[in-house]
Parts: sequence; structure tokens; C-alpha cells
Amino acid sequence: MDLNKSKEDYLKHMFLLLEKQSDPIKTTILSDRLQVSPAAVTDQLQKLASSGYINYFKYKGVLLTDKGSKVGKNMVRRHRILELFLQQILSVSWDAVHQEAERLEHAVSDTVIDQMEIKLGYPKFDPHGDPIPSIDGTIPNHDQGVLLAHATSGRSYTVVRVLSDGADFLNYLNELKLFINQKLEVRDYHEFDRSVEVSIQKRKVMLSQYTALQIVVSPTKFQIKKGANK
Amino acid sequence: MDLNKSKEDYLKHMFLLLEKQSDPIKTTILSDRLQVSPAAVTDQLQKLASSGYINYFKYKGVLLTDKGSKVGKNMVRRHRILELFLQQILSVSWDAVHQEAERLEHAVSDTVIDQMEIKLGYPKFDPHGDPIPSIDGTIPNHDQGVLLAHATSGRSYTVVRVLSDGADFLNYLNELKLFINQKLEVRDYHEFDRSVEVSIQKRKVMLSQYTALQIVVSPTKFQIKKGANK
DNA sequence: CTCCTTTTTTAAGTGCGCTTAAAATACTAA
DNA sequence: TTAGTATTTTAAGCGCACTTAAAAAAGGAG
Repeated sequence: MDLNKSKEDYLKHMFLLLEKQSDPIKTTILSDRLQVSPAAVTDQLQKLASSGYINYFKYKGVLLTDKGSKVGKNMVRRHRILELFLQQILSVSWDAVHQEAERLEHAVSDTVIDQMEIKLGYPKFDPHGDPIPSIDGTIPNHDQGVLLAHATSGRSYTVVRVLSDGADFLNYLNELKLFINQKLEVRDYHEFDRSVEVSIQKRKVMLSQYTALQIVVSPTKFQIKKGANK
Repeated sequence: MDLNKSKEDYLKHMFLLLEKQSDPIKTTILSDRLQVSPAAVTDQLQKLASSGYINYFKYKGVLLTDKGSKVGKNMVRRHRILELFLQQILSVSWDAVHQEAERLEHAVSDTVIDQMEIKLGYPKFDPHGDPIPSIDGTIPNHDQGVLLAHATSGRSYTVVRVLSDGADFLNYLNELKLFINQKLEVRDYHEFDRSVEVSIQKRKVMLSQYTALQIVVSPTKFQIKKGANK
């Protein structure tokens, strides 16, 4: 059986759910996630089972086979690379990035995704800080992070995660080029208002305490000279 | 009625056909182009007519309304920008570019297309030399072109168009670096087999009559020193 | 103009993913 | 254990884009 948009979505959501639980996934959960009726879910599960993507236990739930997991993981990979590419290369606004990727992930080929990954410099995390599965299937771990509000002045960091998901806030960060994987230096910390002064690409930026509490950064281990590995 | 992949394709093909003819388009032509049965075409034409995208004359053929023409032209715009973006930014091979764009054109939003256009520097022509409709609907004209087979020995030309779209042939051209915007000089023309000898980047290449008839070139008006306007 | 061929449309039916409603099964609380 | 509730599956049916086969219309040669 050939996979299409709908079945790819089923496998993607199952994969995401099974990252957080090992019990079989119930019909209702998928029905909620995919915004279709439980009957539609049962229908697709039976088809996916008959072509070996899932192990389906009637009335009990469903687990992915290796074959299905591979597809699901690849959909997650596509989605996250697309999100990053849309954000960083094509300047798509934060609030539009997700739904845009949601449509493209079913139309884009693996070779194009691989090219995007190269263009992005083999990133480990998407704009939300979620890990991007590599082509061989490994999923990167988060580096140990610190809130930017608690970072040390004078040190170099990389943004590894943004906690808030409000569209306005994220667009604000986007304007500052304060997105995931971005390198920055903490210049100063003002005790009186708990604001943080950082420099991003030689640009000095003042961040409120609120902002600094939403951004998780990781110390940059090795200082690499600019343009060292073009 | 909402447009989907299928209807977008119908309108795109109608737009392309109506660039070359003003008579109503016959059912059979669309049936051939879209690789579906004539009955399927009639079916869709009736739906497109009832929502105002086309003027449908039973048994006679079909013309686009302004509304339909706008959609068709926009699909062409999407397709051609995608082809160029895939080729130039994402290094997709020439033979893969078309089918890749064919799928993406239905999934990508206009805002992303506009961003790609900016990234590409508002290009006028796609990798095949076909004009890219601008956002306001204007379609750039070709510089006056000549078939390479009819070009004058000793003169300098720029490739402005490739007529064939066979994958093998385009890959062959790719190996020769004989793609759009490429500059070349016509060295010699052999009457006995109508082959053409050209030099591309100081490399001498022999082209068969067949090849020379597929390539449209435009005389290079001003000789610009290499690296003059990086 | 008429016959005959080609083209186009209509009619009937298919596969897919969905829906709602009814039947089957699982879960829970006494 | 059982009764009642919640969940899941089955059944029937829908819309969509397609198919094939039959009917209708158009077009060309004599």
C-alpha cells in the first residue's frame, strides 16, 4: 500500500505520542489529534496494520512497527527541518511556520530535505527547540541549558529553546534574530530591573527579565573563529 | 468552491495552452495533458464553470475567465519560482527539479513563494528559460532569441531557453554546463552534419544538430568583464 | 445534404477518507 | 459479579476525482 498525506499524518502523530509513552495508543487520542471521528481512525488503523506499519490490537490500541516508526520519524524530521528552513532562510513569521510546514512535509522529497539540512548547517533543533532526527535516525539530546536570565556575563551561549509559544512574543524574538541555534554573548546584567544586555551578531540588544526567563541557552563550548569552516 | 490540487492543475494547463492559442481549448487536449480520461475532464470543467473560473461551451471547448486566468497564472508563477529555487538554492538536479516543483506548487503558500522570489533576486526566467509572472501579473518578454543551430560563427551568446524537457537530455546539458544564463561563443558550424562547435568557459564542445535546435540563445550585447558586477 | 467517423458528454460505478448511527467490547463502581 | 457507562468497531452512506461504456453531438468526404 502506498502512503499518502493522511496515512503519513497518522504515522507522524503515533511516533510523537510513542516518544512520551510506551503503552498502545488509543483510538480516541488519535481521533482528537487528527481531528477526525474515531470511526475514521479505526478504518485507517486497519489499513496501516494490513500493510505492516503498525501492530493493531482490536479495542486495545496500536503500536508502531519498525517500518512504521521509520516513516513517522521521517515525517517529524521533515517537519522540523522545514520549520527551521522557513524561519531562517525564508523569513516566514513564527505564527505561520507551523501550518506552512504541515502542508509542505507531505509534498517535499527526502533529497530536498537533505539539501535544506545542509543549507542550515546540520541543525540539531527546530525553532521550538525540538530535536531534529538525523538521516540515520538518531535523535539529538538537549544540551544542558540555563535560563538566559541566569546566564553569566561575559560568556558565550547558544539559544537552545524558547519556552513561550505566544505568536507576538515569538515574532518579537524573530525581529531580534533571537531564534534557536543563534549564538549570543551576555554583556551585562542589570540588578535594578533584572534585564539582560546581550550581543547578537555584533548587535547590542536589551532584554527584559520576562524575555530572559523564556529563553534557554547553552554555554558555547568551543569558541570557533568566524568563517573558520565556511 | 474551493480549489484543490486537481483543479489548480486544470487551470494551470489551461493558462499555458491559452498563451499559445486564443481558440477554446478542446477536451481531448486537456485529457492528454493531464493524463485523465475525457470524461473526467468534462466533469471538472462543469464544476470549474459553475464557480466562475472558466467559460465552458458544451462540445465546443473552454476559455478562462479573468478569475481563472489569475489562478492559472499564479500556478505558473509558483512552479517556475520553485524550479529556480530548487535548482539554485537547493542544488536539486535538473531532471528532478520539474517533478519536485510539480508537487510543491500545490502545497506552498504565496507568501513563501514571494520570499523565494526575493531570495532569488526577482528573477525573470526559470531554469528552462520560461518567463516568471510577477506578483502583479506581468510576464517578462524574452530577449530576442535565435536557435543555437542558426547562430553566427564567431559571435558571443547567452543561453536564454532550452526547448526540450527530456530528463536525459537536460542532464546531458547540465554536464556540459549548458544551462540558462550561461555565456558561450559559437566557434564553427559544420555544413555536412549541421553540428555546431561552441566554447563554454574556455571549453570546446561539439553539439549535434538536434541539440543545437533545442537551445535558444541571445546575442551578448555588451561584453562584461568577469567579476565586474558581483 | 447525408453518412460515417471522431469527439464529447452522460450514466453508472470504483476507491479513498471521511461521516453518523448502531452494535460490540471494555472499563468501573457497587 | 454485574450493571451501567464509556470506548471502539462495524455498517451504511457521502463527496470527490477518477474509470469504462453508452449516448449525443460535431465534423468531414462524397
